[in-house]
Amino acid sequence: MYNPDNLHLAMGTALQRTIHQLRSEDREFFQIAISVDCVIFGFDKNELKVLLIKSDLEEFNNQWSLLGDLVRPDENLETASYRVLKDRTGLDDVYLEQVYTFGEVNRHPAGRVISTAYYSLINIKEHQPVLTDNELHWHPVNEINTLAFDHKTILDTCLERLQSKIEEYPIVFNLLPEKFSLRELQTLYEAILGIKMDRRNFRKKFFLMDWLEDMNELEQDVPHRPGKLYRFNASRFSSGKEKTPMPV
Amino acid sequence: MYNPDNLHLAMGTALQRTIHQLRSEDREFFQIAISVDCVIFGFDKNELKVLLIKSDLEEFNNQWSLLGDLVRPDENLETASYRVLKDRTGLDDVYLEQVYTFGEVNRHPAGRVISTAYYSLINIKEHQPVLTDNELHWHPVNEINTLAFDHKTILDTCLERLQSKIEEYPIVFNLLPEKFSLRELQTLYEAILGIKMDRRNFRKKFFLMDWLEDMNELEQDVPHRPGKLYRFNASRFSSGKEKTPMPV
DNA sequence: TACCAATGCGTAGCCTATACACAATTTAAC
DNA sequence: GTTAAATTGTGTATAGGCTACGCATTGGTA
Repeated sequence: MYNPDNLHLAMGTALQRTIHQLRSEDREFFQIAISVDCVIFGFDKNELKVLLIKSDLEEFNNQWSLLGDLVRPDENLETASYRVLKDRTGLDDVYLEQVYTFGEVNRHPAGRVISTAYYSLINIKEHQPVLTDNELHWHPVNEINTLAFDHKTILDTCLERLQSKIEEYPIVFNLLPEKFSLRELQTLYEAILGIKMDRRNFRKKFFLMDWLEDMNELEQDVPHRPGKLYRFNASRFSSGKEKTPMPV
Repeated sequence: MYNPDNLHLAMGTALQRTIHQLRSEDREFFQIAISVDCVIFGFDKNELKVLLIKSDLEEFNNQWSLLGDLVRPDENLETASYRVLKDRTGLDDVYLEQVYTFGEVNRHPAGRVISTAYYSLINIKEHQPVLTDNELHWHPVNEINTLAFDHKTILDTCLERLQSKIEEYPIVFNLLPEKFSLRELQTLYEAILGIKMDRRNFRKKFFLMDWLEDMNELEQDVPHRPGKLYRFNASRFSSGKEKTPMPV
């Protein structure tokens, strides 16, 4: 598999030497660790939340941090993200998207660690087991002011990406149970975008986009007139490049 | 500066150990090299071009590849990109944007190399010196079918990012000389997006956005009625989050 | 001087986003 | 049971922006 001794290749002058002309003397470069950090989003009680873990690093005593791990030499970057998710949430089939790589020299107190940030969307209700792990906790995104390391920056970056992404692609459904009401869907959009939307225009928009399939069922246990339940019908999303601007 | 011996930290079980609990035994993880690859875009003769270098790696004989280099242990990721640009083009003050990190295990034949891709926009006319280096060459983006490594994928990813970026932010000006005509500007948008636009609507749009400053000069040496010259006036771009949809 | 090619400017129509009104349905309270 | 409260479900009117064009103007060229 991985073998540093494969690094004997054509040479060049120091200036001309590029990554494509690695020599075995270049092992000095293998002094950077790479990690993945996962911003795991969930939606509960009308709030967008993120799964955090208590940092036990002295420098960041009592601060929360994102879930992450070092990338192993024999695993893909994305594989590492899935592994973190699987280990921490038990969930397998989740939406995952790479966002940005943070590579400041001093971002990690333990040494040079470059970290690639992913965010993932999970249905929080399928995920109660994690709450038994008292190191882990769901935090409302709005109430997070500081995190360990540069994780607040990472969180902000991922949230921005999520915001722009949902305005074009039908990915929010990953945050909802299979069946949901239009109100839940709208509240979710509002929570992510941080804005209020008009109920009637929102409804109109979604039916026009034809993403929803009527389940012919009604909400249960609501203290008012129950709404219809729908589910996302991926087949109606012609995965072409058409945009799907959301109401503002 | 960097010192692997700082890595003595709190421990946990194998499963619970995260990036935030690095131990010195974790040195096995420092077996991954990280590099940057730069997609350097230019605009010349009505075509979008990219600066490539001849790969002298045996596996990729006679194939072209992007400009890149390993990241040094004591330099930021972005700093490494600027360094590559400076070394290769001599240009300092360029537009640079990180796009994506490619981390497949087998993407580089010499070993495990993870690469973060950046694209940059430069004014090709300020950049003739590079042509004396016969390893480097500008290639029309449209005519590139294969590149060494996974560089074709990287190029495609960066082009897509550029396409979506210019529909919201005024960055194309980095590809043009200080003074330019509306025709040049439109041709550039068309070259990047790969579409034809209506000349009159394009004009209307741009004047409405109020980005352009009339230089009260005319084009020279054109075999037809010369157009006015403009320059980009950044101060008119209120850097708020307003979008600036382009005509299609 | 006539012709050509591109610039510069204006208008009409369509499509979509937005703002807003009202009836229907279910629960909860009295 | 009757009523009030809350929310769902449906429709319409208006404004603004994008799109598709028409046409005169300007400079270069033969």
